[in-house]
Order: sequence, then C-alpha cells, then structure tokens
Amino acid sequence: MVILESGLDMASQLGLEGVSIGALAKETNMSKSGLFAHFQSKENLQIEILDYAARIFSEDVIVPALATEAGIPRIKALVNNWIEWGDNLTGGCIFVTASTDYSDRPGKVRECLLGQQEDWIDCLCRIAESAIKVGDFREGIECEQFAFDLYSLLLGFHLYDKLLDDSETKKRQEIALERLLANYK
Amino acid sequence: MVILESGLDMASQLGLEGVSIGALAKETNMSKSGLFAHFQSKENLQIEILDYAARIFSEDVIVPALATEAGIPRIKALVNNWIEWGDNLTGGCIFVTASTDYSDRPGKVRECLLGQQEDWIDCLCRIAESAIKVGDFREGIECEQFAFDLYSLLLGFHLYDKLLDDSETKKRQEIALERLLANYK
DNA sequence: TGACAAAACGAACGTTCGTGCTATATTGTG
DNA sequence: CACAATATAGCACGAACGTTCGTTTTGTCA
Repeated sequence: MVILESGLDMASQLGLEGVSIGALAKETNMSKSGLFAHFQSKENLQIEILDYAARIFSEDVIVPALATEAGIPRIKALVNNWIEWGDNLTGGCIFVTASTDYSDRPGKVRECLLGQQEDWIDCLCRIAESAIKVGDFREGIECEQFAFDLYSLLLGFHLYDKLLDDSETKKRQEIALERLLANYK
Repeated sequence: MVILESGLDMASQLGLEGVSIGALAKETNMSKSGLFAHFQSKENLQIEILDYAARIFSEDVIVPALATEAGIPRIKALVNNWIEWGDNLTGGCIFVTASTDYSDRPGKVRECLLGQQEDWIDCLCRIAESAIKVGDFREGIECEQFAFDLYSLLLGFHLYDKLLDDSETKKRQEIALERLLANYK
C-alpha cells in the first residue's frame, strides 16, 4: 500500500504522532477525506503503519538472517540487516523512534508497539539459543541477557548514527559486537 | 522557574515537540499569552527547556559523580545517578526522548541538543580517562569506545525500563555493566 | 448499456495550534 | 508618592488538526 509506505517514512522522520492526515494526503496526492476513509481514525492509521513496518522488518531483517547459518554468522547478519533497515528509513528505525515516543503515552498504539517489541526480543533470544546449539555460545548463558546486550548495542549505534553522525560509529559498533560475542563464547 | 519545570516534565512524556503553549499554560495556571511572553517563540521555549534540563542534569547526575572517588566507583555512581534522574521524570530521560525525536528534524533545537550530547559523551570520556589514571582501567583503552559502550547500555536500560517494564531490567543492567567494566580492566 | 458498490472527492465542522496586539496589574526604584 | 519596568491577561488572527458529511467519480458485473 502506497499510503502506508509514505506514512512509514513520514513516521520515521516525525514520529508516529507527527504523521498528520493532511500532510500524508498531500504526500500521496489524495484528498484528506479520501485517505481518511481507508482508516477510521488516526489511531488506526498509526497502528496500520506499525503493522506494515513489522511486515517489512520481518521480510528484510529477520527472514534473511534466519536463512543464514546459525550462530555467530546469523547474529552478524541480523545486525547488518538491522542497520541497513535503519538506513533505508529517512529518520531511522521506526521502532526505536516509537519506543521512546510511546514510553509514556497509553493507548492502543502503545500496546501494539509493546507486543512487537516483545516479539523482537523473543527473536533475539531464539537466535542466541541457536548459537548455543551450534556451539558458538557456551552452554548456560542467559539468552535474555544477550538480547538485552545486543539490543542496547543497536540502540547506541542508532543514536550515534542518526544524531551525532560520527564517522567512527560503524567501527565502534563492530568492536562492541566482537567483544559481546567473545563474552558469550 | 516553575514554567520550565512543568515544561520539562511535559516534554519527557510527550516529547519536546509535544509541549504546547496552551497545555503548559493550563498546567501552570497562566494565560497562553502571559506564558508566551516569557519566550518569544515555541522554539525558544524548547531550547530553554533543554538548557534547564541540562542544568538539573549536571547538578543531579554529573557533579555528584565527580565528587565520588575516581575509577569504577565514579562510573557506578554516574550510572546510578543517571537512572535516578530518568526515574524522576515521568516520561524518562528527556535527552533520550529528544535525541530520537530530533534525529531528523533540522533546526536550532536539534543543534542545541547535539551540542549537549557531545558534551555528555565528552564527560563519559573524561571519566574513563580518570579511571585509567587510578588504575581501574588498563592503559591504552579507547575512551571514546567506552563512552559508546556505556551510553548504549544506558539506552538499553531506558527502553527496557520505560517501555517493557521488565522486572529484571535492573539486574540486566548491572550484569552488563560489570562485564563492561571487566573488559576494560 | 444500466445497476450497483467501492473509492475518492470538496467542503465544512469544532478545536487547538503558535503568534501577535493592547491593556491592566504587579513590582522595584527614585 | 511617582514613575518606569516587568509580568500577566484578554482577545483575535490564520493555519492546521482530526473528523463527518453528502456528492461525484470509478470500476465491475449482469
């Protein structure tokens, strides 16, 4: 859907709350009312944008990673796919943006986002488990802790990359990832 | 200033862009125009809120940490002060919120924020340097890398704490910090 | 071709937005 | 007490907001 595609990019720049029906209509060369009819409220539009984003995210980030050989190669693929995903969105990863936006904004949008984030962390855990199975991680590690560590790393990268525009950011991320992997080996 | 205090809390919940003159006036029992006269534009209000936040942040987080003995104790103090600072704001640390909000929103507010973030990272670097001096960190480590690692950790904590409300978050953060410190020892 | 449903439209609703202008209190200084 | 400076209030503005309405266009099937 072309509306959701535009909406996703707009949301990545201005936040989900910053997406306005009028601006989105102009962007897609539609009338406000015509666009509005597709969703029945702004809240629905926001949720549909999130769901659309999750679909693309799964296709572009998760599925290709799962197609990579389990263990460290899969983890590195996931990280690289994630970075690329953030690069392709003007304002960066929409889940990062939305997660801070809705940390204290109750409602259906927040609940939708929360579910997505739990799924994402679950995904990270399972990838850690498969790394244990193939012997890249030692037995007995806490997968939940690894998920926390890896997600933190991605968040750090995101901030450095999008706000500070530090030329060394990619290097920083790689060093941190290598050390993280070494700690779980 | 009572206006900035309210504004800061509102900004932590809704983002700096979500602070509206009308709502802030109602919150502080003032008229819109009366409040507006203090600042001359919304942009100024946003910047003054950021500057106010930076002042409080310095007093509550940085200065007490610098008063703690250099090295690992100082780092732990800084982390704990930072977490407390985020707890005291309804919507969490305003710099985290604003950093994602303004990652792709050009203007004076972004520039102000960017300067603050650079100062903050500088501060982290200097704390790493002092940890080297007292022998808690080995010689030759990259202080900039440590700043990246530590900031990432804080960002991860922030997301877990504010959005996911995971009861294990504090433990996760402590484990990650211990491992981080061990890596630089 | 005519009937009917889906989709898009333009116009307007009431509200809130940021921002001015002008007048009235409140305060501090001589 | 007078006077200047500052702070706040009242009112209005144009624009944008999300939303609703009735109408027109478009596409599909008999």
